Amino acid sequence: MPRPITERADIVAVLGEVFRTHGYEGTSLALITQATGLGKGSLYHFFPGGKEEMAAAVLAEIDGWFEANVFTALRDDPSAAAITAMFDAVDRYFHSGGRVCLVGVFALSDTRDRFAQVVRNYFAAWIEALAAALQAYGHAKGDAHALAVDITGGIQGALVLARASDDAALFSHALARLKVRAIG
Amino acid sequence: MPRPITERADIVAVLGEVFRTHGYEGTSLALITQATGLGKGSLYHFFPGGKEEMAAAVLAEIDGWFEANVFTALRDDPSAAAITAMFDAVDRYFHSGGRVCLVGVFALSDTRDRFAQVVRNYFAAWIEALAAALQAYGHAKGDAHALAVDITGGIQGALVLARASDDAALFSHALARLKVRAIG
DNA sequence: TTGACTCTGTACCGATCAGTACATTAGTAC
DNA sequence: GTACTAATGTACTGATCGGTACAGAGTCAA
Repeated sequence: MPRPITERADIVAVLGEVFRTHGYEGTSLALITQATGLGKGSLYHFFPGGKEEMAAAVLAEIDGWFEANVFTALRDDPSAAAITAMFDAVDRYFHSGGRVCLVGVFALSDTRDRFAQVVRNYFAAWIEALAAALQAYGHAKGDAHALAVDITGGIQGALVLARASDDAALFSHALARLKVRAIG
Repeated sequence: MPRPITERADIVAVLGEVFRTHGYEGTSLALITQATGLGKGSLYHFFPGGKEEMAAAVLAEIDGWFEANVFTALRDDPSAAAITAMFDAVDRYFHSGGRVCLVGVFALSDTRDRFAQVVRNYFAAWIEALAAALQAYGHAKGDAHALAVDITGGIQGALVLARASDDAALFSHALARLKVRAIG
């Protein structure tokens, strides 16, 4: 079947969930084949760089999503509405605590070194965009940056706790408290 | 050399750093052999259960350390001094942001399922002990628990951000802000 | 109808995986 | 010295790892 039944974007989405679940090292080509239904032939046709290129494609997709759905809005319209929209988007993206942050997963192990720049940029962009919005909202400059770090870190930490305790609600509650700190 | 040159505790400490660096799946027996200087013969003599028992031993050691150095103090003497001591111990333990939380690493991938109870208990015990201390300090009951979750999660998130941005100072700064929220 | 191109399955590669078997060594107890 | 045990190195197992080679199948334009 030569014609693309599945779009590359669909494959990347599935790849993302596999990497999220098993981490980079824990994700084998056998698992990928099973999850995507694609054999090695197809996989290496779409991603000649193998597993590393697959993970890079997933990271690029994540980066693009956050850029389009979160960061840009914060930068273009730094308002309380934009900050609220960010929290809503984050809650939706992480399935209210049932889904984990792949960038965070990669950041914690030595997988970070393989994708150092993307990992660094993801959080840097988030913090910067959020800090600008918080400042525009009324927070003092230094406070706004510190608060942006607290919120970004708070989201990551809440994901860890939610998964550790198998209690997704913990995430939504933590998110609500972070929102209060941001815009009252 | 039959007599134990290295104590089991020393081996576990090294194992901890290996698992921290590479994650559970990323840690191979070859890496362990290299880091500990112990061959498979010795390794399986001390840990007949193999890799899983090694990781379990590390988790038990971590649990014991926090129980002895953090949780007990919070429970026995719920004071501002105990809370301050906790922040100091945490800063020391995580090498001021240069070291990652193994329980957090395990929690994020499907390695969690292998050690579900230990992972769950670790954070539950922390949050509970801290919440009690915060309440004794003067926070309202509900607020104390939420704040304990925020602080515990904030620590985990700060570790993620510190490692992602390769900026350990970020961790210490975040820790200082969390301390202010706890005891002003 | 032909040739080029995209996509796929299969067979295979050497390397590495976790784990086992076992003989050997060094020390202790007597 | 002898018997016992803890500790170790080496060699090995079958399975799986990521990756490659390649032939075939389907689709298209000419």
